[in-house]
Amino acid sequence: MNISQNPSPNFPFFSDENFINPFMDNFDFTDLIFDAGEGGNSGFIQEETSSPISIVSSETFTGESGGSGSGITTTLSKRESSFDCKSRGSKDGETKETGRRVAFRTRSKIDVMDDGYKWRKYGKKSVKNNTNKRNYYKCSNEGCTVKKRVERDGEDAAYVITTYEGVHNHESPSHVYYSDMVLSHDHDNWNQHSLLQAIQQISPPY
DNA sequence: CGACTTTGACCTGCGC
DNA sequence: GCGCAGGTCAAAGTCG
Repeated sequence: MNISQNPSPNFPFFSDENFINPFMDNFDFTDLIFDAGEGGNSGFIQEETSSPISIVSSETFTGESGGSGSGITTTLSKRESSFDCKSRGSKDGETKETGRRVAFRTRSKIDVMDDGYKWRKYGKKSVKNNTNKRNYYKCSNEGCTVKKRVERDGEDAAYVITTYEGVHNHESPSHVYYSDMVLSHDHDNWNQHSLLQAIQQISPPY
């Protein structure tokens, strides 16, 4: 059940061709909710909006290679705007920004996508307006404080909302491999490519 | 035996 | 100030 326990953490659809077809059948990179965080524009998608987070539909995004602000901006629901909340629960009352925050919604039968990093689950919580539980993960790499939240969309359980918070301070085991794949395979499915780009925004290449 | 998940309790911020 | 909701902790259980 737990993909993050995969001894060879990787995106299934990039790590093993045997996984590509079955997984893609279940996968639809639908919305990217992007927050550049304190570092400002990271060059991926940045739009002028009252909210620091934007949702850009993959249709527009993929059509505008490099998306320069002409994407569809959606007003976030109250629930989604909570992504911008500062970290709570700091024992010393310290308010801390953990850095970049990237959230995206995918249509997937798989709850937790293996993104190439090793995650350790530290919490599970039922949230308001969502009958499904929200799962909390931390990057299990020593010294890495990146967190991930995974929940089923309360309005459409076919969608999974994944939120990454922070920047990995280490290399993804799959990073090099993925780069090779992008160069050597002319993927028609830009959704996959877009997702990886999004994730790599919080995992700068080494 | 170590790494991981589960789950209830606890903490904190926010709105009323 | 109080209650609610979200986020985190940590002990116990599970698994390989």
